[in-house]
Amino acid sequence: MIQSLRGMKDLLADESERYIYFVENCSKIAKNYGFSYVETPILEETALFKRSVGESSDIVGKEMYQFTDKGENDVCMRPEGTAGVVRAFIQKKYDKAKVQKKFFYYGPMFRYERPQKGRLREFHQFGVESFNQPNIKEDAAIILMLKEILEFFGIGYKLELNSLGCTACMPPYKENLVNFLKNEDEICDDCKRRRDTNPIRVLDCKNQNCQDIYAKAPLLLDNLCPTCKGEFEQLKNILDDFDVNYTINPKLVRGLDYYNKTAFEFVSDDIGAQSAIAGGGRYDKLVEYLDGKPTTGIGFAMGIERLMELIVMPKSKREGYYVGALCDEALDISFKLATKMRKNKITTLNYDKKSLKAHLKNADKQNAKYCVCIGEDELKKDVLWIKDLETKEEKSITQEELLGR
RNA sequence: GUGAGUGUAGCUCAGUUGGUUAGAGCAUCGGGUUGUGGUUCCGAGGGUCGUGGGUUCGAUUCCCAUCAUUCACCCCA
Repeated sequence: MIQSLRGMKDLLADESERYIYFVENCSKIAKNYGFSYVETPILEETALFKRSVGESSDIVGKEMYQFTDKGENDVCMRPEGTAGVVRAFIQKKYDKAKVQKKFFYYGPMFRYERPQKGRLREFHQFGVESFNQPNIKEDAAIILMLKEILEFFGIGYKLELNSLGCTACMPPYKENLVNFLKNEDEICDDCKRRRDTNPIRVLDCKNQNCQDIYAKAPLLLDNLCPTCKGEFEQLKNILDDFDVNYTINPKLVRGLDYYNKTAFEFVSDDIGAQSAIAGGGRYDKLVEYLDGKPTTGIGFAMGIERLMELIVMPKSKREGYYVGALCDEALDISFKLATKMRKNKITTLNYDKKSLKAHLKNADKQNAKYCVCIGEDELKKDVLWIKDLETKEEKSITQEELLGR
């Protein structure tokens, strides 16, 4: 038997319904905030991710589905959504037009990792990106929108917040941190590697021994430039105004290299070790990294699979019609009837002659609201028997009456 | 990439201290005399006990390998 590849799952039945429900309602909320849908290709040039996400990140370093296509191009399946949207923004020359743009997207992402709870090789993200809106209020708006989405679905969360600074305050801080790390030989091998490639990521290390050492490390939050510091204060004030609960986590470092200033992460305690349900932040230099004109950006992405099991679905109601025949003569007639009904009604047809009892059972199981049956009696009088499965009311009506309902 | 756990019916799982026809619940299908569901009662079908090898008179059970899967590390959404 051929089965799906490791870490790749089919989406069907209950799950596909949840997926559609989730994506539709997220889209609705995003549109209210002025975002419009964008869809970018799943396959992109590998260089796009190397230059945006960063070669020092694990995502690019060891998790990409990368290969050479038949035209000898170095390509890969997108491991995240932001890079593609930024590329599209630049390609459309929106950077030169200096226009504000807000996009939302959703779809599959691919990372070659060892699967576990909440971590698939093909997974889905819903995300948004807002370009050319440097105002800190946009940061707040995006966090408020994310909060609204999670609350809509009844999902509990905790919000962690940090500022990663800008080109004015980050470089001196980084130097500061590297100097601190040089004197620490007890840190783990991973951290020693990070010290050279991407020093701020050591703060994120899960190793307890390292964390004990970093308790004394300098924090960027204490070394922000006046602008960043002021904006961060503003952001906190707005969130306080809107009763958003958050905790400041000065060691929150996003795993993608392009972030600066505002960085945030929504986490859940209810879904296992992979607890990050959404993450995002500002990336004011990314458009330039990808050869665009200076354009600020901010966005977030949510892991749909991680959220799916937390979603409280509205309970499904009975809907539609079930059509069945009670005698052989009615089989063709019921097929014609069902075909007409399907112009404007949800209709399931049973192709076999069955007892009334069997049809009612089927109709009930399929959660239909009405059960329509045709038997000898109905054929004689040229009518249909219909029963409302909720009210139990039943009557005979003509085809025209049914089709006109 | 590292570690641990699990593979028995469509699903959830029992079970065999190694022995002849491997069980249950749910699901499916049929029936409980005339055409009435979601709650009942009766019955039926469905398994080469993940795959390959080894030990043994005999393996679904013990051993090894392999594949799949789950969880955790790591990483991140």
